[in-house]
Amino acid sequence: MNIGQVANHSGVNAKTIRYYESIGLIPEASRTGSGYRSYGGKDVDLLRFIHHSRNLGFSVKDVGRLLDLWRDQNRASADVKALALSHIAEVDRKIDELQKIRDTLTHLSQRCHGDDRPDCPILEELAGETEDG
Amino acid sequence: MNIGQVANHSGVNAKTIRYYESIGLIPEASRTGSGYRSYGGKDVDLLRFIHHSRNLGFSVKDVGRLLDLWRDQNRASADVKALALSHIAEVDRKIDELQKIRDTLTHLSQRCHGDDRPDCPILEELAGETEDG
DNA sequence: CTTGACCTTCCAGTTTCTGGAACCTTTATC
DNA sequence: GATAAAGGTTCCAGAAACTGGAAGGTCAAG
Repeated sequence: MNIGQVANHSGVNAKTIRYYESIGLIPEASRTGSGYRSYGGKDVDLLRFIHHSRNLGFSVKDVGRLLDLWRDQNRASADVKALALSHIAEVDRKIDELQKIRDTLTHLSQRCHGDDRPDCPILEELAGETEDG
Repeated sequence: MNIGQVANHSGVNAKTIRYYESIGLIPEASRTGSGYRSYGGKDVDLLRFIHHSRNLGFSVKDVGRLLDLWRDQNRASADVKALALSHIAEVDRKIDELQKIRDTLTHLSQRCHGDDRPDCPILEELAGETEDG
């Protein structure tokens, strides 16, 4: 399989596959006589795993850790779970932050009449003294 | 005021202030004889506005737009509101995405016994066929 | 033989800063 | 006056995770 094929089957962009190879997330692909990268079914599995992991928001670094665990037949599921829980905590933190932002913005927008007059509580708030949010 | 002072009063890091100047978000500061940047109360207001806007998740580009509106005495509040609403929509989109991720991860983690045995539904899911999420 | 799709490498840009090096100015202290 | 600490200056590089584009080689079809 050429890189385009494996990209189609795995859902990972060809350019991104080369990038993953360059940073060492995936091993270097073997090459054809003319220099084209050559892939097999295992590579599709690997890239699918990566794709799913990235879709769940794991960093590339964490994906590397997950891959190590995946390949390690003697892994402890506790290690995988710890990674997942830590990621959940991070996701929760981001959600909380975004919800606070949304609540503030929604509140301000509701108080802004939004017509052709210039006065606007949103700008007033942004210009205001309050800190720490 | 030197850059350190204005940084303290505005909440924006000195390094970041120089960066904002370099990208044209704020005007170039006047200089003392020896080349130090020199600031006044208006600059503190400006940087506070920027700080608050960034804390609400507006991109630097959008902060620039908000600054333009802030300075424009003939602005229509509708323009400010439109920017805010568009940003809220983006924040909502991100929250939704993160919540989906969290739900999936939580579900998987609950099914992972998390001990020293290797079998783990999290890895199984990541290795699985399913796409599109 | 030509066309077009697909492959190669390498460099640059995106976003928003932040760290660090090398060096200069100011202020306080001895 | 000498010196040291704190704070200022510029410029370069890195972080995260790709993505776009240029310049050029390869392959299959007609």
